[in-house]
Amino acid sequence: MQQPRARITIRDVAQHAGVSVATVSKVLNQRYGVAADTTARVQAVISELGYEASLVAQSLRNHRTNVIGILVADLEPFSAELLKGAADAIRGSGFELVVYSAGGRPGDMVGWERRYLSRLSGTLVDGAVLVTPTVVDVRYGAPVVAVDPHTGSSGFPTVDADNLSGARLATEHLLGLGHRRIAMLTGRADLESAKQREQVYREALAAAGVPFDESLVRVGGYDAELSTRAAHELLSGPERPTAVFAANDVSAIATLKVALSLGLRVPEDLSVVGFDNIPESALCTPPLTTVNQPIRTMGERAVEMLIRLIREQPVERTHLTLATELVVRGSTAPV
Amino acid sequence: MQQPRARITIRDVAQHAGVSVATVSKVLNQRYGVAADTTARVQAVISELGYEASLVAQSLRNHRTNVIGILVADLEPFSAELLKGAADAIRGSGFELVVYSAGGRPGDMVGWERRYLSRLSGTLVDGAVLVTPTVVDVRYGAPVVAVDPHTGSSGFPTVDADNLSGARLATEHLLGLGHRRIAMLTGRADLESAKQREQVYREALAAAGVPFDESLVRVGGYDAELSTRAAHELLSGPERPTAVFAANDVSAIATLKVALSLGLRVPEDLSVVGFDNIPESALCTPPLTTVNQPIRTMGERAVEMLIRLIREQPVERTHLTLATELVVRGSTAPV
DNA sequence: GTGAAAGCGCTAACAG
DNA sequence: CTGTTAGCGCTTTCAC
Repeated sequence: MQQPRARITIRDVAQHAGVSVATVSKVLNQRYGVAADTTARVQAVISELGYEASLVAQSLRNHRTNVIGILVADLEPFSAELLKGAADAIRGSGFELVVYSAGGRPGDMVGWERRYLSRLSGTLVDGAVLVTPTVVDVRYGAPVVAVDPHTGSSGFPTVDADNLSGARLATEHLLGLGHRRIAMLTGRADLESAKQREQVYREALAAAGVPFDESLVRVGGYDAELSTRAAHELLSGPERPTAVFAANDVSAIATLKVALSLGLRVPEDLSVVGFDNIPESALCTPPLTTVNQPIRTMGERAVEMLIRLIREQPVERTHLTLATELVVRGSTAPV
Repeated sequence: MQQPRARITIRDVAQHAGVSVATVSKVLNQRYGVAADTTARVQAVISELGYEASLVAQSLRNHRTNVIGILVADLEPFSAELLKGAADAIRGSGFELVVYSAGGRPGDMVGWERRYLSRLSGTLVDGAVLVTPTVVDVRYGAPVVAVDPHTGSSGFPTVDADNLSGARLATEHLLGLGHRRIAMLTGRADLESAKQREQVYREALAAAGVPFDESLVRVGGYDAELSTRAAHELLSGPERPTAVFAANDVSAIATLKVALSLGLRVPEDLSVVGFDNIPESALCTPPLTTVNQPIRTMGERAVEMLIRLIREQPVERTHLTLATELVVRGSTAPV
């Protein structure tokens, strides 16, 4: 076992091979104008020393890096699932993937996407996929695709899912089961997806002639902790709802836990519907009835679109909306 | 909407503010020795221009970046789950996270971890978590923690799960159900975890006095495609096994699909046990009996350990092995 | 065929 | 207090 040693640079290689750094660089990049035996000698030293060019130094010089960035505020089930799809699209494309995540609660850091994009684009990545960004006003040099952004028609190409149909399916499912006191845990007010899900919920209730009770609507913020608090308020009151439509699965699962802690049985005493269909939604007890969003496909499409943009190939549709569907599992029952 | 424009650099800021780049740098890094009004003017320009320092240029200069790297060969269920745990550990630590993934099938790229580490360490990241690395012979300047590595006692600090107990639980579960023709889909020969799972399988069968049939052992390589082929061979023969122990869930799920395509009912005609307990294992039909590996916790512990290493704080145990347990679901039944 | 030198964006010494 | 200079590791002219 060797001692920890400093990074091996192109200069080390040059010295060992008895050539200049310029020559080593030429060998690395397979440029013409290097004698065959010099090339061989340099390559021998490279593999002997285990040298690899620094990505950072390279990308400071070159402007192409063949690396795609995925920028997320946090690694939670939704973004993790999206990454699997992104990886599917990357495979065999010749690009590599860098995922950049701040270590924070989304609420603490408005504008993270602009910061990250600034810090990375032009160097390190040739383009980026922004996951649930809220600030999308500035255009940068590098191509960008937004997944589930602030507004559906931003300047960026976007990929999202059909929140309208999904939310309608969810609400009407509950209505169809005979529920009338249907609460909602809303999402992040700064995201279009959250607005749409809430809007449809209100419309569907109105269309069914259900008298609206504003106290039944609470902010869950797509966040477990916030949702837990909100669900607790909702379910511990005297006139509690018989059903909850949560704006995403994380909120729905939090609701399930709160119900359990309050001694409520799901679905006998309370029906719960989520949104997203993250893997965790099938694992909880009872398994969650939810709206499937093709998260993985969304990641795949976003990366495919980005690669076309980077290669300056034409992109047929710059605003993709994928279909959603209701997945009925065990967390809902007739009232 | 503005035109795409080149990245804004520190020089642009300096020009607009009428100062030198050095001064801007001092303002950025909150160094002493800058007049209050100069600071104010520079900051005004910074926010006006929306300037953010290039991470790449910064990390080429500085050696600390406050960024932790997670290096994975691919983003599949196991690594995606691990990332969630890594994110849990990062939150509030002041570090940010960069995940680096090649876009390739693991088999195509032996030594990826050494390459990545070389390319990133010393610059861009202060330390790295290597996920299922196979080549761990070289020590670098930056601290490294390996998750589920080639060998349990490498020079690196490691985090893994108790493969021995887990595999024993799985095999004995099948044995206890009365199975005697128990096939195995092995993992990646270059990983310690795979060797251990296979070894225990052989031992447990021997201990139960089951005559050993070498033709019942096939390589699944932790890979869906490889496993599909191997499972097909295993299950389409005349003397097919009544049970399969797959070295991981991806292999097990592939086996389920092959069984279905062959008209075999699971668990009536064939029992299948997996390993890992990735979320997908509960989602398939039938839900998979598997060995739970606390993947998320493994990611969390690895990052915690890495942060201590980076901060040069003492680390109590440099080789963590977390417990595994059997999760019985619907893919196994008495013979 | 090879190397010296400039420069990518930034920070740290050091002069002024 | 501010600017000049050097240099992080690399690539790319452009002389030699």
